[in-house]
Amino acid sequence: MFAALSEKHEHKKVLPDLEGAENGVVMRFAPNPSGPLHIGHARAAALNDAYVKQYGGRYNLRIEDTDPKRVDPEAYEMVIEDLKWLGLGITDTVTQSDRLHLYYEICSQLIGRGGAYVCTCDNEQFRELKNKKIACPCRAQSVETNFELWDKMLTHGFKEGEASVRIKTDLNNPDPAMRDFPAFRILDAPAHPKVIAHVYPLMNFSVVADDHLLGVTHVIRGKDHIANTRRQRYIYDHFGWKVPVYRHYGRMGIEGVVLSTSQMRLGINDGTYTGWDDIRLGTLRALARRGISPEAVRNAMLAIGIGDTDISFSWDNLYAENRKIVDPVANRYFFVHDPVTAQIEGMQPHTAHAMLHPGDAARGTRTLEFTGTVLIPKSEISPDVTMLRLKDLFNVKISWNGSIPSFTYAGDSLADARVAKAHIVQWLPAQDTIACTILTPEGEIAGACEPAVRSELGKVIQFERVGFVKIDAVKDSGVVAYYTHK
RNA sequence: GCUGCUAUAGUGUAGUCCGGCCAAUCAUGCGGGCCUUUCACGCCCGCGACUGGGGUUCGAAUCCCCAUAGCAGCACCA
Repeated sequence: MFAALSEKHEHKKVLPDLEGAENGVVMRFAPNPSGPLHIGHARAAALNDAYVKQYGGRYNLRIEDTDPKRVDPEAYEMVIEDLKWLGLGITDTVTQSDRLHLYYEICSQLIGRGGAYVCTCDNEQFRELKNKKIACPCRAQSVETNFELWDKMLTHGFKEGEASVRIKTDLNNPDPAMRDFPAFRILDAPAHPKVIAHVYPLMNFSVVADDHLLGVTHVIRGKDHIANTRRQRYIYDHFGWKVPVYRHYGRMGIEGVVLSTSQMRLGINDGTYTGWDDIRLGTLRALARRGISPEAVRNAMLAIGIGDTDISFSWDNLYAENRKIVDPVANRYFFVHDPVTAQIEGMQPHTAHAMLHPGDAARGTRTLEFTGTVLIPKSEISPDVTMLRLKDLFNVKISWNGSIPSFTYAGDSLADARVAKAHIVQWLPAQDTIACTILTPEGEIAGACEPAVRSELGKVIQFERVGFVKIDAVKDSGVVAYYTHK
């Protein structure tokens, strides 16, 4: 009977089967080290991870840094940190700039097979020919000539733009993007931060080389790569290599945060954003700072799945996942927004106890000393309010002399408060509070909270009736909290 | 424009391959209620969708065609 009940709760979202995965998989996550990871990356990272966990196998992290223009030296570490935070089962890590020699070697093999040629055409000129489905003169060169030119490329006999390696495809392919696409180019500047080189593979080449070398069996990536998959197939065909199974998921629209690396960098440099973890950004570190748990991110991404339709990312759904994780563990505290001092007549000082968590008495209580004067939220006091219940304390009667309220003890009975439909409000002993600022995407909420909140630095707590927040900083002047969600 | 892909409630998702068991699943959201010294959590009830039009068929969310819409790619970026 209980088994049946609990089964219902163990309903896990199962991803669709991958063809040919029965005996395990080798997958990869292949980011560009141009900045920290954001929610968009999380989808690819989490989906591939989930399949590796589902079928067993290896999970490669492959840093794709073959374009020195798009490499931020600091990003290598940020990517690793972000992935570690996300909690993925990465088993192997490779960096493409360490492997240039492998790509050169494979390129030589491909030239030897007649599958690629060195093209010395002007870029514009080639494009024109390509669009007319006409082979450029270089295409007909002998293998020997190609080897000579390739050697000249590697020994820096060509300057940037003077030569490239192209893959022989099908000039009659209806999609011009498929026709003899480039595989290597020469770049004289900027210098690569990790390696001295001037001949760099293009993504479509290095990806195939690495997927083959690493034994990648399944690839899950965004549909912006569909055309690349088609291009890459030509290389597999030239070698007769086994092609991985691909899945291309649809575009994910994400609103409300900045995702563009260049825009983020600009904003950080000009002081618009405080850093890569500014909560207005969509980076994983920003989510972490706001109190979103990595597990929630993963769950949200798995719920979205690998469908090929375009979707809009729902913050509500992410928040719901996060709430499931955070609600059972977050301690509860009082936060008084826009505090008003109220002197309460008719009651002796005494100590109030409030539970740290309503569902877990074992966690204990906080103590609040009532000495006569309390802070209550301004919004709870208006001339039509004549009674309030201070949570875990007692009832208060409010008498109005014009617009001046006065407060009197009105008994301990919770039942009375219920009958009077009195709001149950947060309060703080006036003599024992600290300032608290809650930062939300919409702005700051200033108020006060219990001093004990200081001990929750770095943790997510719940301010009762306000929402979950993460304590970001504890200073002499008070605490700073980031609003997580309701 | 060219080359492709897709179209289920506000959002995400299951079902589509192999047509009937789908007056369409689950989650989230929203509304109402119960519980509760939180407007949280939990529980209960409700709201809400097969893009449109043709066709095939006894029967279509599911197959075919057309239309419409959206998206991706069309770089010596990844």
